[in-house]
Amino acid sequence: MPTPTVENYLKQILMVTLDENCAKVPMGKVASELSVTPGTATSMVKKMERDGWLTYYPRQGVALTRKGRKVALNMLRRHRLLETFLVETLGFDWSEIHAEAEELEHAISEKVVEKLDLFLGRPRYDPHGHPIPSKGGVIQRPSSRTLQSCKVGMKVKIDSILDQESDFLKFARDKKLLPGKEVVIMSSEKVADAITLRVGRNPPFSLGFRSAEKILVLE
Amino acid sequence: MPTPTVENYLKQILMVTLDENCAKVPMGKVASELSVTPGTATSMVKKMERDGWLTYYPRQGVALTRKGRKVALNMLRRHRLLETFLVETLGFDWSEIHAEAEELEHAISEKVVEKLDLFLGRPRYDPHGHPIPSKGGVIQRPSSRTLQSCKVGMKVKIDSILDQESDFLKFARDKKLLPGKEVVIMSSEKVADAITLRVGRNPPFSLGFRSAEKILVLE
DNA sequence: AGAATAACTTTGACGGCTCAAAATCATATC
DNA sequence: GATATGATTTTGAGCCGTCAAAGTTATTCT
Repeated sequence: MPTPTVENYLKQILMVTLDENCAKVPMGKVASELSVTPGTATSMVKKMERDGWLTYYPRQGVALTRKGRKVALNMLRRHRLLETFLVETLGFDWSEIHAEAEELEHAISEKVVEKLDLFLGRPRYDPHGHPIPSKGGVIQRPSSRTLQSCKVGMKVKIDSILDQESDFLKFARDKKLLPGKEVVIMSSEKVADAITLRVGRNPPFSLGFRSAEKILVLE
Repeated sequence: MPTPTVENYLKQILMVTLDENCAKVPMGKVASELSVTPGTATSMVKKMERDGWLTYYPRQGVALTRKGRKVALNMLRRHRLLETFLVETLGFDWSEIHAEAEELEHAISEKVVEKLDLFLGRPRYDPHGHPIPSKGGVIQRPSSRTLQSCKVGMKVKIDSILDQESDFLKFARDKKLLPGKEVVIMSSEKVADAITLRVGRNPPFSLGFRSAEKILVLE
């Protein structure tokens, strides 16, 4: 059985893997992702290899084993189900739930996860729009969709920009609206025909539906 | 800020205090209550005294400080609210929730406790019939009531037996139905005029409403 | 009182997780 | 190719919570 700390390492490593689509996660990333010093990450990772959670390629990075991936997916499932619960049932705002779920995901038992899933109506997406892994550990691969089609609160990753107009491209670069960046949908008003979003920690700005249609994102 | 372990010590010590109505909880009790060796309890308690959670009277026992009692009451509140949630909302049976709540009570934030309380309609009692401390840390003192008036699922403590008939008293002694014992109400059928209960881990047995009326319990 | 027993405390050790700082290795640069 | 820069690993240390086992103090029993 993994300790809560191991669960955290596993989940975080999985998320980077999913995010960057790369096989090995470098140690620096592991350390920063978990907010520990590089030395801590190294020693922790060695123990985790000893226990079969991952394979450690010195000076290159780590990759989850099947066993580690299974646990990591389960943590992701718990996290996202809890986030859904906090928003849907308890009425939290989607912006304030991450840390909460982060704590609860280690304390909740498998039985409670199951009941919660049932109670929530077996949701497929969490309030950020991220897919919730199934009980069996299957997660939907992020699919491309247009920015315009995103719902408020979703956190998505820019895939590509279809427009070739240099003016628009310049605007996009200015706003840091670049492939790979994380974007949060702040509002999306049909009547106003505009969608407001925020790239990373930069100030929010708006886009007309016309433009938003030309931006492909990964959910 | 107390660690989860400290929170557990505090809660458990409070529960014994409440239960036995005694000022100092002996170390043996602390150790058994927390399932640790006596030595562990001693060293832990010393650290807790150092941090102001309780006062330690060597070879006599411990008593919570005001600061410790405050945290302990809060833990009790969390525990009982969570038990209520698990039964009322997720549909667990009252017999299987204790361990679940025990884990969750340390992971849940004050904000979530508050929302949960609201969502549950600010309940006063948990599924076992135990009073839930208020946000401010006020707990209703257990009040005497007749066994007959208890609801299914309640866990109460025998206060006294009013009947003086030696036959009944003998029966009661036989069934371990004695003052101080914990009793769980298994069923209570108005039509059948009978109530089934279980004392500690002994086999359950039934009592007619007539007899149940003559037994005073503390909730 | 004296002995046996029960309750409690001390001691030494360990595993988990963490840090700071020094040492090493890899890479990019000139 | 030599060197500077950045990433990674090693080393030594500390805190938390725990145990086993040995030592101490109280209590109870005859």
